[in-house]
Order: sequence, then C-alpha cells, then structure tokens
Amino acid sequence: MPWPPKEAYGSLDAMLHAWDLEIPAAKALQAELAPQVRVEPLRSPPKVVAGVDIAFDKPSGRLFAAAVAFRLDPLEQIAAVSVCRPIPFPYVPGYLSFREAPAILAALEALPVSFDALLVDGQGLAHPRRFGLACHVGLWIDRPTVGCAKSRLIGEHEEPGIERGSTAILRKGDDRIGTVLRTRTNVRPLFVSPGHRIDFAGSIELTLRCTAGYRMPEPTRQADRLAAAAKREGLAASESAGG
DNA sequence: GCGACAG
DNA sequence: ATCTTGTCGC
Ligand SMILES: [Mg+2]
Repeated sequence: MPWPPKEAYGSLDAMLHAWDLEIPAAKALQAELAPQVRVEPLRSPPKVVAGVDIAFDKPSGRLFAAAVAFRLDPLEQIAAVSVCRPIPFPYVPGYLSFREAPAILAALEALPVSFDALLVDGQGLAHPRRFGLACHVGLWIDRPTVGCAKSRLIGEHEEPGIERGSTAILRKGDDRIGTVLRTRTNVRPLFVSPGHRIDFAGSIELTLRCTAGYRMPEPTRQADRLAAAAKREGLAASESAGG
C-alpha cells in the first residue's frame, strides 16, 4: 500500500526535504498545504483509533515518540510502540509540526497494526494558517485525523457548560475553527479541531468515544505515558552504556 | 511597539 | 515541554 501518499504533495522528495526549513519557508509551506486539508464527514465509522505523543529530553537533545492503537466498542488497547530521534526543530508557536511530525510519522510506521483514525496532541484547523500539527500529520497519512489540544493557540470562545459533553464553538472572525469540548465534568475543556478527512461533529464524537474517565482521550493519554516511560528507560540505558 | 503564544 | 512534593477538592 502506497503510504505516505506522495500525490498529495506533488513530490514526495520535496516533502522529505521540507522538514528542515527556516521559519519563513515553513510558513510558506503551511500556506501551500492548508488548501489540501479536507474538512468532511467520516466516510465510515473507525474501528481502530491511534494516538500519538512525544516526550522531550533537552539535555541529550533527544525525543521519544509513541503511538498507541485502540479498538473501539469496547475501547481497548491493541498495540503500542515508541521510537527515539534527535530533536529536529525548536518549539516555536505555530510551527509545532516541524518539531513533532517527523517522529510521529516514524512511530506510526512502526505500529504493527493498521488504524482508521488518529488523535493528535495539538491543534488541527485551530491554527494561524489553518494548518496545525493534526493537519500536517493527517495529510501525510491521508486518514481521518483529529487535533485534541490541552490549551488554546488562537480563536475566541464562550465557556462551555460544566458537564462532560458540553461544547462551545471556537472561532476566528466569522469562521469556525474548532470546538471547546468538556470531556470530564468540572474539568478544564479540550480544544478539538479537525486535522483532515473529518468534520467538527465527527471530531467531537470521536474524541468523546475515546475518552474513558480522564480529560485526555485514551489513545493520546497512553501515548503520553509510553513516551514518558521510553524516555526514562532510554536515559537509563544510555547511562549504563557510558554515554 | 506590545502582548499572546499548541507542545 | 520540563523542573517536582505535597496539598486541595470532587
Ligand atoms: Mg504532547
């Protein structure tokens, strides 16, 4: 199966070299790729949902990316992997994908099972150029992808109700860019926005279906934990090795 | 120029 | 994101 889809970018080679860019070039690339993002209803209900996240170790300049797959109905973990890579890009608001996407893609390629949808720890459409981390990764894997961020990057919104499931529209000017979704009663809401191949309603529904007692959806929450664990043992391993 | 600012 | 123990509230 042809993955990643080079057709979506014109040239896979160009995209492979597009990870190492200066801010101005990265900004231009986002503007060029944003029109490729498709906000549309899910074509078929996802059976397997994957989640990804990263743990950083500034001292060693390394990062640990994890990908965890969950089957729905009932929600249960079926696979998990982690990879180690050098940190490729500094954290710059608006350019998170250039720091995290390469490693996320590597982790997803290492996942031993196929997945129908992906949950990312960051914004999707709710981005200055409508091209957050979830859009970048979603376009690459060409599968339904949702951005589930813990805080706001841009946009205005009202406060959603305190009950789990309550929502408030996240907007920029007259355009809707996402949803402020309460995944747990009386707990800070999440900022959910489409990454690719899914719409606002679908991103809300999928996020809620993947939530089990915690603020963060399970795929992303477990990926966060695995990345942190990989970091701990990764550092311990390099220490005992003398590095 | 100043403040905001995913992870 | 990361540095980090105990403490407050549902
Ligand atoms: Mg993260």
